Amino acid sequence: MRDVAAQAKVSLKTVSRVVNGESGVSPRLAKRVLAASERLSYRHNLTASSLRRSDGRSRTIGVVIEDVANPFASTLHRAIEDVAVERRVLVLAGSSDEDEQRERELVSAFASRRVDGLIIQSSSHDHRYLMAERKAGVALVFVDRPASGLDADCVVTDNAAGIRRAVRHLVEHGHGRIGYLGDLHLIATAAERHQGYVEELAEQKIRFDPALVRLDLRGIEKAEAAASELLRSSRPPTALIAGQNLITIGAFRALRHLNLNRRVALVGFDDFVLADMLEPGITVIAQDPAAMGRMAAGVLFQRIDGDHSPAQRHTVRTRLITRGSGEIGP
Amino acid sequence: MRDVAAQAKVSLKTVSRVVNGESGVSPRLAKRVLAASERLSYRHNLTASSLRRSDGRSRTIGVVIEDVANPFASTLHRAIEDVAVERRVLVLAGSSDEDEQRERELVSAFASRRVDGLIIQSSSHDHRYLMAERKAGVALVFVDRPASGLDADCVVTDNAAGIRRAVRHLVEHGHGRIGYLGDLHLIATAAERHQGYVEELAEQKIRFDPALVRLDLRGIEKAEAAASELLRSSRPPTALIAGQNLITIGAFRALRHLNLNRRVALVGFDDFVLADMLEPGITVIAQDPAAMGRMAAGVLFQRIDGDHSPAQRHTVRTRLITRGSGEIGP
DNA sequence: GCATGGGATGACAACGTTGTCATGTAGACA
DNA sequence: TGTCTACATGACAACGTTGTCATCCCATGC
Repeated sequence: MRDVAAQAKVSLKTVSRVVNGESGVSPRLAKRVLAASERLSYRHNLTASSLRRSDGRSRTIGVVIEDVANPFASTLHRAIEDVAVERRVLVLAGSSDEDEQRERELVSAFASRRVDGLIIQSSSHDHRYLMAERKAGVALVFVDRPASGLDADCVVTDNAAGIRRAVRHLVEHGHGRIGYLGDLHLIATAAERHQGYVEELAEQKIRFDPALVRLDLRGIEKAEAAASELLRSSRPPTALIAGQNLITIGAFRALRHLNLNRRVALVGFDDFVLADMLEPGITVIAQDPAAMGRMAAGVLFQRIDGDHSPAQRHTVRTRLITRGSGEIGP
Repeated sequence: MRDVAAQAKVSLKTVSRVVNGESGVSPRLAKRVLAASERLSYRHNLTASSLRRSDGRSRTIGVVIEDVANPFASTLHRAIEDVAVERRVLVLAGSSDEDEQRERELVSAFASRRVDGLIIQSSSHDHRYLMAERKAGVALVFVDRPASGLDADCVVTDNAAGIRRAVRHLVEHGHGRIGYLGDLHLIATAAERHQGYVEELAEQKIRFDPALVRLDLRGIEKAEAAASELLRSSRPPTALIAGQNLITIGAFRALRHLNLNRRVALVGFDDFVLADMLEPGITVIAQDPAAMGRMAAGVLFQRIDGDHSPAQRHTVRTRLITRGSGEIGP
């Protein structure tokens, strides 16, 4: 910047004014400055700028998601990015891999870079560690899973209602032995979904049978193994509910390998590409990760802009999409 | 930091030393400093630090990919992140949407934040605009698509060889009328793949028939429409090659809707989840995006660490995975 | 002609940190 | 005891920018 000022024969401050598009610079000088910065291929240093600026904004936000390569999470990420782009804000993204320690490291790394806000799909169960960041002025929004021990905005799916809908759907098709395959029970959403299953069974006056439930399944392989085992048991379920998209895929693999894909019903939580192209198509309770991401980003930027109203919980609805697998009778 | 120094009754510099783990601080003082920063919940400001530091490193890199939510691109992203994490470097990611303008904006935004390096899956055809960044000391690695007009490292798939393998595979199964569905021809990789198709046809002494080729297909819907149209023509192909994963999915949809999925052969470029669960399973030329990401990040960090050896082109092999759809006869 | 006002411009300090160098202190050795 | 060495510590400037305030210049109104 100093070099540009020298070339244009103006003061540093004038260059700063031009770079920031402030008013009060004569067109003649502005032109000279622009020409000089072009010649010297000057690039504004935003880190120095945000260090000095009174509002201290870095025009950067941090996103902590389970895995940037996971379809649900990356759709969230993309939706957040789309909102951020409009505000000329950049997104730092990191994968927590459902590891509490890793989540904290990411938050800490983001905080060191003075992000203006954080959107977190959290793996932790106690978010008090974020109070310091909050106090330091970092806006905070939880997505997919609510905060605990901390009063913060969150954007979540109505997990229990979604799974209850799945149970009802299967009951309407005559099922009484409905198996359940769930993700790590430590994950809040996984627990809510399992809870929905239990509650709706009660509502439907169906006896809860723990032998039909497998929890803590992480990834396609584990889900496939658990589903296989369940289906090969002496009294197998006539229908399965999968509590997460990779689990749905694993369950379908198991059904296929046992040649049961047209015999045993399957309803998955969370939609996925090609679900309609399998045989039969997979009936799912679809979430709307893009809507969640957009909403989370919207709320975050409102907070960054100084909205101090009480924290809110925003719930995004699920939608039942019937494609065949959920309409198989017992 | 000043407050910490005051609390611990030491100078700013001593706090700096402790924070950076420099030697030459007595354990007694270090303890006092640590205690004080804990009490005040002090957070090191990395932006100020990298501003002052002689090496100017921000411990941040930028990644420009087609779409953070695209499976290929997000796998790249994740692999890059894994390498970066080990070096305590954070990743800024952005989606270019195959838009040259957007790519430049992202690069510019990253440069303003003084990233140490950039990994770019480029949508542009002239990368001379990056010379300024390069001269400013930003390391540069191209991934998936090579640089042009600029001598820079790149990590690419052997696209032509992969498609030629697909053509040979279909010829070995008796096909002579092989259709080709390609992505935007402007994308360098798409052009290479199409080129591979043309070359291998010549090699196999099969007359090239432009009526069997559809290019510039973007996304599942367009690919599906083009495949449908091709299959319904008066002299349809007996086999299809799809030049990209979404195109493969679109082509399969078309086959399914026309009930030709067990009659017309299909080989896709780039693997995707559930390809083995379709009926028939989809034979693909698989790329290895994780390996590409790891390699690109490895090369980038070598450059950041001061490696000035000549730029290299790293080629990652493809692999033919047979699953049924490519083994259907004419 | 002179005071007044307003817009353009620049000098200077400060943001939070680290590199450089000077200073202080204690122990080793002659 | 005096000198030297080695190590611990701190004072100060500087990184690239922007906020504050002073200054300058010219037009306007009386």
